[in-house]
Amino acid sequence: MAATLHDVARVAGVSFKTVSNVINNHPHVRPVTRSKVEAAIAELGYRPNLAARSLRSGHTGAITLAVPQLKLPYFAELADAVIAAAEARGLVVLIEQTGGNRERELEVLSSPRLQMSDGLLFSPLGLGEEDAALVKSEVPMVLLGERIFSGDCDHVTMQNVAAARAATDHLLDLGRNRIAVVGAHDGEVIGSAGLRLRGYREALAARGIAYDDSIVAYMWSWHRSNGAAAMRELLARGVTFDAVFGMNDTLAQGAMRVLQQAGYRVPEDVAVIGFDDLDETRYSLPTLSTVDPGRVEIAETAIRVLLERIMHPDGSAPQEIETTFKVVARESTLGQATVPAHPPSGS
Amino acid sequence: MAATLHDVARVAGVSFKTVSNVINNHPHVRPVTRSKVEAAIAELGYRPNLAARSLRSGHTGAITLAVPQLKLPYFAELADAVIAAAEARGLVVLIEQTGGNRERELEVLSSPRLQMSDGLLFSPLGLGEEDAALVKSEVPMVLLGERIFSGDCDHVTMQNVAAARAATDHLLDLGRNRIAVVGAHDGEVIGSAGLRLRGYREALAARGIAYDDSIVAYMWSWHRSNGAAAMRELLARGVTFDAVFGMNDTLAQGAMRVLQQAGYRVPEDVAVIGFDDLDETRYSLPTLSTVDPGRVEIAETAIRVLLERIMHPDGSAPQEIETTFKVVARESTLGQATVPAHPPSGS
DNA sequence: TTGAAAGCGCTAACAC
DNA sequence: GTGTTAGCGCTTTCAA
Repeated sequence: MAATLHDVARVAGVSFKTVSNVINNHPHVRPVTRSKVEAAIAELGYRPNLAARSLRSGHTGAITLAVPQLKLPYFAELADAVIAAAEARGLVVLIEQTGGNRERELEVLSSPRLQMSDGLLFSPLGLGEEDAALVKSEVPMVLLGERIFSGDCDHVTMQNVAAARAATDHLLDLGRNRIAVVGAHDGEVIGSAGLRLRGYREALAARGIAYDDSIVAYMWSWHRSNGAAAMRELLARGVTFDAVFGMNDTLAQGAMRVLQQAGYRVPEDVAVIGFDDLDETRYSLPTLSTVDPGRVEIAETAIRVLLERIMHPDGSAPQEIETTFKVVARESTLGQATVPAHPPSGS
Repeated sequence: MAATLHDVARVAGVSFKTVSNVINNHPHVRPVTRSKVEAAIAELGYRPNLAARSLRSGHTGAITLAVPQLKLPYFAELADAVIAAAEARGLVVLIEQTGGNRERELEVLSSPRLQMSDGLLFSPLGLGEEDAALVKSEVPMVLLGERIFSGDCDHVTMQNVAAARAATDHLLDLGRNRIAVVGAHDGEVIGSAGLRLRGYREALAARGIAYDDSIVAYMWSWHRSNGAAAMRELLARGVTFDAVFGMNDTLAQGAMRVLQQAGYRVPEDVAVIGFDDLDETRYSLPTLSTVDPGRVEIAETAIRVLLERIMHPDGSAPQEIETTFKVVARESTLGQATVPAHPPSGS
């Protein structure tokens, strides 16, 4: 059995409250007493019991992060950033996967397991604006992402419209003005796809370029294969374009691969830009230009806001926070690295 | 304030122990009493307090998973599988990132936060065989991965040697016998790289093919860029090969991209196989042949073994468990899908 | 089949 | 400065 406060107190020859004072850095403890207690703690290898502390204090030192799936690179990197930000404040992160499924998302919101944490970082995918009223939890919550904007809780999101507009501007600045889009969601207004498409259209409009729906590829899933399929389809249709805006990096990579496979040079024939700044975009060939939507900032801000809310549940009104983004121009728009031409002469 | 057992008892007109009995499905409760209690629970929206329950029962219903970084695709997919397997048994997963750093890994092993969970799934990267004695924790632990084999705790690992041998055999069966390796670690004997290289050598030896160190690319980091760089280097050296075995999928993808960029057809000129069966291998062009090392099985087995250890801390002797693997042959070795040749005629 | 009582290890008033 | 005293909400003997 592990040592308790009482054991330490007995060994140190003080009352167990004094031990508690030492542990919690209470000011009024005589140095002599303190060191006696510390010696006893070391001797017994005492560790405070976290369950007891939670029961008493009402908080756990953990937060929950609910995301669709960790195997989707965007969410893996988001989780990575959230865990790092939480760790910096001494919090552990408990992860729930919803599969982007509406039912599971609602389930997580009312799960008793939320009690194991002091607050929730919730990134819905199945739930939408129409479900805003259902998005309530027994612990303080910060909403992430672009599915729900009208909830009455704190919300941290990226500047989808402005960032997409900047990405489009980057292509336009390079002299491309037939910019295909890969990954639009038909009829969506809010949500990543809807907002990003809006940014794209704004950029075109600002330069007096007509929007051409024939170079916009619609789809409902954002896997790499969808980007590839969409590009095959665009090529098959014989439409004209000199650039591609992938609504996320994965789509852009898929589209880029098909372009290259079909014999087009990136960026000489077709420039490609993505969205998300996933780690892998740094390593593709050519490296992928993209938009860094401020993922680390999202994580840090979300944690900060959540902690404030945990400490002051009835503090200020819910905030809507947008992170800063930046266009990351790499080889897929600016020009690519050269590759040695020696033949392997095998086979 | 949330309702407690006492509140429920008062409303139901029974003692609070009876309520506890109902909640824990104790057998001897009269149906009438049970439904009265259930009504009261529903009326008050009662949720058992998990902290109190942990304090009393000594277990938390959570487990900790410690991995290097979630932004590394392999660990993201491992975490995904672990969370899914844990969820199926009603457990939550708490994630610690070690950065693959030896100090941080030791820190996690002795972290008080481990107490928030009933057990640890530990995937070290910085610690090695020589540290086996340090790998101890206050909670039951299952070791994952190929860094440490001599610890005295349960260990779940993939069949690195056999799987690498099978991957090599797959290439040999296709008539390739100049198989370059990307990702060897110089001098490593155990560890993923060391073991997989051994499998490769065994496969060659079994067919009487001499091992040629000049087509083995060494490196210490396994990012996509390293695979690309290694392939550039191999091409620049002008060595002869007709296939590539990437020690993991990321390396293989990087190498494959450089090959294609340099004008080689995959698999016609050079066949490529990876290792890990990451999700993305299904979506590359061509799709990447690889080895499924049994990630889902690793996750499920690890959880099962950990739970056994939690329930019977002094049960049987520590087990060493290897999962089943299988070669997943895709286009990068068998032949690739065709791509429409219509020109975008842009720019 | 149900109830009473004890106590898990800790924090926080409040007294000394 | 240090000690005493109550609980936090639950599970678990044990008795009725």
